[in-house]
Amino acid sequence: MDERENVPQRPYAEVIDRLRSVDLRPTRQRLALARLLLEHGDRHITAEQLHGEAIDRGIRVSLATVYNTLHQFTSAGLLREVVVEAGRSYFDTNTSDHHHFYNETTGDLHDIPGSEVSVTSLPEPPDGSSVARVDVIVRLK
Amino acid sequence: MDERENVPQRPYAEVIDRLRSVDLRPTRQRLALARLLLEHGDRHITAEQLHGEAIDRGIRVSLATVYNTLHQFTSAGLLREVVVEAGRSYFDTNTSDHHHFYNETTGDLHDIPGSEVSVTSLPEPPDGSSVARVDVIVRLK
DNA sequence: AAAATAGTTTAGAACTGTTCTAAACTATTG
DNA sequence: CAATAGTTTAGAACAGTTCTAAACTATTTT
Repeated sequence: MDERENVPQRPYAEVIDRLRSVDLRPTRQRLALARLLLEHGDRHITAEQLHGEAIDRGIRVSLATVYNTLHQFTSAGLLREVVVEAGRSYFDTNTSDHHHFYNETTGDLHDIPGSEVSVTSLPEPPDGSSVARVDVIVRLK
Repeated sequence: MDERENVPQRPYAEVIDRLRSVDLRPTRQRLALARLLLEHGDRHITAEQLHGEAIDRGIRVSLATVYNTLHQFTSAGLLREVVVEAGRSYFDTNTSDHHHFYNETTGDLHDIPGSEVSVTSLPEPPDGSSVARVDVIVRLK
């Protein structure tokens, strides 16, 4: 481990800046959750799973805060909500254009890069509406 | 209205046969729900909405039976379950190949014929799994 | 660097949609 | 028409999520 004084000096700096840029105060809870979420590659996680993981790591945070934080991060564009089954929301740390494989037996959720799926949506959206997003879920068994 | 005796003689016959063919006894409740669901064109409805509609029409049926029936009809291929938002399941009377427009503001759910959407799913499904279904949800705002 | 303020966290209650339970009931079979 | 197998039901239970209002913490003001 590198012990030069400038290395561990601002370990949260990037996350702090990111939160500030979306007008969220960098509280202890948000920082800890942001690191769990954003510093471990692409993840698909539910609120309860994230809460459990935080508690396991000794992070004191309530389930309510986990829910609040996930929604705030989603509004801020740091996360994306994925709905594949009723009664459970997944939050996806990959906010780039992509779709999903969902294994209905195991519950596994995996990304499909946007470039690997082409959707030709011929019909016009009804009346005054516009397309917000196109979700493709490839359900596996 | 035509009053010839052979017209109202077997009004439920088609639905009864359909239920029998999937090994479901044609009970009063199933018949009534089947007619509400299947004799009014393509519908997207939740269990609670269907229960409310049944009650409004004077059909005595419990919410538990509505849930049971919707799941049985779905297993039998008479309905299809559509998940577009967490915490609520829609049941779709259109079981043919198609996709959906979902207006996130109004909650409106509309069919897109399968022929009007082309999905080129390049990646192979992981390991031993196979594709059960591809759902395309065009989210509107 | 306090005090004031605005925003955040929290435990627990409340709520929503759904599933379960086991007793009563109904369709079908013998 | 009795036996049986399947169905319905009210209400309890449950899972995931949201709400509440009091305590707390970060930021701004003085």
